[in-house]
Amino acid sequence: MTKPAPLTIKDIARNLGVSVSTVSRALKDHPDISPETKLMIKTYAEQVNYRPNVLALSLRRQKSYTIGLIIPAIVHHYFSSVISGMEELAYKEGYNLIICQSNENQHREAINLQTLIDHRVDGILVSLSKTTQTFDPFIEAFESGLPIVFFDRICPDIETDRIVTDDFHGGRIATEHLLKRGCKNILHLAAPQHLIIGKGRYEGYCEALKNKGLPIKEELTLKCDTPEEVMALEKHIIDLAPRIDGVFAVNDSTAIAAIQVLQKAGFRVPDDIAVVGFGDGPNAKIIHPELTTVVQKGYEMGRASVRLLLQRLNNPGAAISPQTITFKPVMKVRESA
Amino acid sequence: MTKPAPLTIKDIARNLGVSVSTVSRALKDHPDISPETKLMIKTYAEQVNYRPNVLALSLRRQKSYTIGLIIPAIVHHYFSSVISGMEELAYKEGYNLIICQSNENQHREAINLQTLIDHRVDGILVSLSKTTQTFDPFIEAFESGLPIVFFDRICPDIETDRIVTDDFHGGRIATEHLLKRGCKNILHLAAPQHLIIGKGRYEGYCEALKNKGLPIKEELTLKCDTPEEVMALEKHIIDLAPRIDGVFAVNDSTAIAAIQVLQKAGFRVPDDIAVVGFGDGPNAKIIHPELTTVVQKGYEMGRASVRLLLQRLNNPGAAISPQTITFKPVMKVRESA
DNA sequence: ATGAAAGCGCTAACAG
DNA sequence: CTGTTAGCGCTTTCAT
Repeated sequence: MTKPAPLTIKDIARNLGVSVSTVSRALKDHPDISPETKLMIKTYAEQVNYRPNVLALSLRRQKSYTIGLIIPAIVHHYFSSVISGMEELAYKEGYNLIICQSNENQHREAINLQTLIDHRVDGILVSLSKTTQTFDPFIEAFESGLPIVFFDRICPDIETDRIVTDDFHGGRIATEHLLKRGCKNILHLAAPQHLIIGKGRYEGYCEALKNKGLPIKEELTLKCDTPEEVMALEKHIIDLAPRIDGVFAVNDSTAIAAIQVLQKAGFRVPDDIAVVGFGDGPNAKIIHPELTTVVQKGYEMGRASVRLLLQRLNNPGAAISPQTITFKPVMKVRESA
Repeated sequence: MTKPAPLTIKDIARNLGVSVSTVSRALKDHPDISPETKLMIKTYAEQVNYRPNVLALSLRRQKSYTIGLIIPAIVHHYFSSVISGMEELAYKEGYNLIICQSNENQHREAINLQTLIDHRVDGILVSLSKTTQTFDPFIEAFESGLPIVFFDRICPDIETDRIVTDDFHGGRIATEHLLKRGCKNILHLAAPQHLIIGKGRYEGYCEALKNKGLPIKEELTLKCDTPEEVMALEKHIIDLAPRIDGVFAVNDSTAIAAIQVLQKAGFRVPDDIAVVGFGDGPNAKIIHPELTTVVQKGYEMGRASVRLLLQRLNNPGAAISPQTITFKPVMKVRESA
């Protein structure tokens, strides 16, 4: 029941009476090896189910064929879709994924980064934690040559590859949709403004109002981006409710929590107050009324992140200039607005 | 911009004019090294930000401090909670997680397993894909000494550590809850019966009926365990609806889809037909009426899986007999039943 | 066409 | 107290 040492190239060599180098070469079809020995070695390796030790290979090649991922939380539909897309493509390309959760904690995130570096990952994918305000560890890693692609919650201070949603556009079309319905007083439930995505969506919201000639009332933007915060701000939101006719929430779960709070207080959605979210996860179709929302393509963004990273890994030293791929979101109109 | 070789123990040795072994020992506080050299080496290492190469360590120690995970799909709240719990504990114990998705595909699952073995993971955590009917690769790996813990969708043919929900009990309390409400004709939306969890929940359902002296009508059990299947069976379910007064679905999303289908057809939930789910993810609180369901603790099960695995990894060769940890689920009564 | 030997970064038995 | 050496599993010159 103790794990027996898996057999190595050396074992094969000994058992077959050849040298290790011959085995190594035969296994990778090196032209120098005679067809007969090749056949012999290959069939034997097959028969004993030989498997190369990836660790040794990585050490030797100075390349691990693994990609590191730092993500704020796995248990969010958006993020889990992203991971799913990443895993899928990475797998197809012969890479593996080491996943670390920052839990929205800057310190933890820095440790995650170090862990991945220690594991000599070939590159990393990261979406920044909400609390991250200083980027030194990432800057350092990047400058020392580690390929990094940021996705969704990117780092403005580093010129890396990036995969983003056009949050400005998203915030804008969401707000415009509300405006087109006739809304005049739109509450924005916003993410922290040091997050690029929070800022982008907020500014899109402002832009739409401005274009329509409407004032941007400061009291109509609340820092509130989780269902928990909605609950915490419930009273405040209800107080505001009589004076508003629309809500644009920075994500679906916040939008849904807002709908529930409003409904409980007797407001009708969308008749009294229309609500639009951001994300379009499965929850959007479960809430009643079904949620009108901005579609964010997690799975595709995950794939794109890996694609961008692989492009660099497969062309080492190619000095490709940093790319940003922007996903232009569209509205999914359902019932809530 | 090309990645410079990270510096090694050898570099330090050269720069400091000592031997590599001295550096190695100093860094790990070996008693043999004089305090002065220790200090010198440590401060220098600190200063140049030396980081040991985990790959080399793994190769040397024949231990990788990484755990492999094979999971049917990341994008399911239950599974992502499990992953989250696993990652959390593994991280705390100095292990990393390599995650593979089987996508409910037996072939892919076998390849995942091989990949993880190739990476010399210290142990693996797996929840079987729905399509898996033969367990040979797992049996082989297990017999060759690889520590495996199955969770949720376990393998009946291998005597490993297991983390499970008491599905029989879950199915039973769900059904009993319906019975207590006065339901007499309960439709069961079931998972495939070759899945232990599907069978357990079904048998719990039967047990509850039997105890109550009610007949088990074959036509009231449908193989249907996803929202998509609910849609596919919509007509059939509607046909059945007038003759039933309760539904027990094998998971929340199926229960929710059933509620939506029933409501659309004009049936009132729970008045005409009461519905109970299984899982208790966030969706349960979004559907109206809120879902009464069986609580399944993903995060805790994830932690428990890692705990069980670590127990083995930390006591190599200890011949601990296989353990099964069963999570006894409880009802969460809300509005739908 | 094959083998010997060095080395990827690290540790540990063995020698001083 | 410190250094030399071998070796984890593999690839790759360099010989032959």
